[in-house]
Amino acid sequence: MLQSRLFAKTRKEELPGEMSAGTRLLLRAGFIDQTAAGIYAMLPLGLLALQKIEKIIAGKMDEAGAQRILMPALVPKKNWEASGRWNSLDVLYKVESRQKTEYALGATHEEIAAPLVQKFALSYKDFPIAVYQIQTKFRDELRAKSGLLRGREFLMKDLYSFHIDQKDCDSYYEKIKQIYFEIFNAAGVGHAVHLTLASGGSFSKFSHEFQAATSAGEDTIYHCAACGFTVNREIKEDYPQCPECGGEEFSEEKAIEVGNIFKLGTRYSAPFSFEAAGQDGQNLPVLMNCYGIGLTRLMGTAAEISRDDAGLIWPENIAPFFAHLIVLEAKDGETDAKIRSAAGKIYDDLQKAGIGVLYDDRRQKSAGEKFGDADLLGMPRRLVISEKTIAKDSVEIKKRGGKESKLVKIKEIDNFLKNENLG
RNA sequence: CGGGGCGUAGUGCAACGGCAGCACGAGUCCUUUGGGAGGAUUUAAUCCCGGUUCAAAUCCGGGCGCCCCGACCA
Repeated sequence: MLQSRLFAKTRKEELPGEMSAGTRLLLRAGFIDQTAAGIYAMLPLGLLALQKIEKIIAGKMDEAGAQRILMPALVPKKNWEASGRWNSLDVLYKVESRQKTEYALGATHEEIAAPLVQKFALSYKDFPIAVYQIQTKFRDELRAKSGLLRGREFLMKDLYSFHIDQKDCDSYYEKIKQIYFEIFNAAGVGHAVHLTLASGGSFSKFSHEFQAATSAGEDTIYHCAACGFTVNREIKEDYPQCPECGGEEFSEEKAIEVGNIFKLGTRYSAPFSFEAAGQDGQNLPVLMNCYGIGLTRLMGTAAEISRDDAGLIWPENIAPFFAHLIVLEAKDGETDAKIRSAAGKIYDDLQKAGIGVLYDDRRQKSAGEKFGDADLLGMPRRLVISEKTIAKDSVEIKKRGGKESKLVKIKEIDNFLKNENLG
């Protein structure tokens, strides 16, 4: 992508300090734009990062044998009434309609997923079934806050699994628990994520949350000093002792809930009389689990935990582009043309080699401004080509967040980027 | 939903009840080019409704909006 054509510009000035630091950086860097409280537009770079996250998650869901679908966002009142949530789920945006039928915008999709799968899953032979979607969710939060971390509209991956025996149900739950860690590791935030025992809310006694530790988080979690077991504050008072090892010392930390998994039992299958024929002809109750990851929240979390004073530092797998190629203008027109020509070729070659490149081809911008933008935008590698480096047929390569930079021959860039580790 | 703060050029801020100003940005021209360059010039604003007043960005009432703390959080 040519930076000269990127319509979303960066801002040099710090934003007022009342928002979370990661949110300020995403806004300054032009990744997102606020439309209203808790409602954000994804700008080109932000969308690219979000798509990288989506790709990671979808790939892992596919690996887990889940089938991707897309459920409607407009959910009829009767579905919510079947589960009793039309009145109890207070975050529902209820939609006015000219028709008699009433709707609510999807805040979660148990009420769609259960009757949908029910239509096709009639026999024990059809189970287990896992379906997932990546879709915008709508929740009328009393207080939206911290940018992408708690919005009224956000992108979520929700997976629903259906089983006819408890053992299978439990083992799939454990499988997804592991896969969630693989997802957070791939997204570059795994080091901060703690599996946390939490309340099941209206669903079940317990659930498991994936909590990313950062001071910007709105949840408080407690780590057992002896064994590391983590519980959410909401159930901490029920456990003066660690439920795992009996330890009594805990350390406290703020965290962002980036994922949550629940065993639902028959909570959402029973209201729809979702049962399946068993081997002996008797109907069996269908057990259901649900598993969520907030994609936009995960993006906000990455911005929150991976940054420095100068800007964002994107984990490689979710960076909009791996490389940020910067051309510095030379005063001599002939040299300048030579530099630009070389830069253009590098840009093309890297893309052909499958390396994403943001090319800062802007004219009339000082070196300082370009470097400042590169730090702010936070692509993993910065490549500088200038009068200085072209004289040696080289570019200067630096890792974002690292200290050293290296001169690399133009011919060797591709190889260097794929193999070399910079400090 | 309770509490607090704020609402002025595109952005960030200023202005005693009395001519709305500064910085950044953006446009044009010239000079510059390895950590956010310089000069000249131009551009552009008081959230909405009502009230008090000779006079309101400023005071009062109401509304709307944004941020923060708390409560809430499938």
